[in-house]
Amino acid sequence: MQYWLMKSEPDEVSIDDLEAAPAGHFPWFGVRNYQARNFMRDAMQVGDLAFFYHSSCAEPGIAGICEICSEPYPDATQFSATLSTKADPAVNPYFDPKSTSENPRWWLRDVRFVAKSRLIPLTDLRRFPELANMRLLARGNRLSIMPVSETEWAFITKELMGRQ
DNA sequence: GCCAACGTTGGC
DNA sequence: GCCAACGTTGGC
Repeated sequence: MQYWLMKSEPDEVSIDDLEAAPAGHFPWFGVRNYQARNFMRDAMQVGDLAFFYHSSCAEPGIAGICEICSEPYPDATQFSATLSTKADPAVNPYFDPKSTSENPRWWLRDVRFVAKSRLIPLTDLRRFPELANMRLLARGNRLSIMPVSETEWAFITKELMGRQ
């Protein structure tokens, strides 16, 4: 059992979207970074828990918890140049011309809604010495999927999510 | 919109 | 395999 943090831009996919998804789960599409992909494809296990993090928005921070609920499979958005998106129905920003169905580059897993929390802002996370070594807080960190240690997970869920 | 930091690409 | 140029991320 491992813990993770997964970033999403809430304008595209928010914790509320996950909660409202049919059956409460959907594929974590759009990862186009090898390190993040490897975490998702190779290191995650069904049943692992992850913080759902809202990035590139007015108030970046942890918004809830989700659970890894599938084995890895190819991200369908890499294959079609014309797949529509919310932002621009004519262009698929996730298309990868170098990827083929025989040899897909980008893999994903399904995530299932577990809980929504109060939003725990990034600026708050930085205040706690218990979280000083969080990968999320490391200088220049840009990974969209990263591991969270068991002690960091426990601190955030018990000390920060516990009290509303 | 700015820009620091990082990842990727591609020429050599 | 090096590394400069370029593109992207993401907080502010």
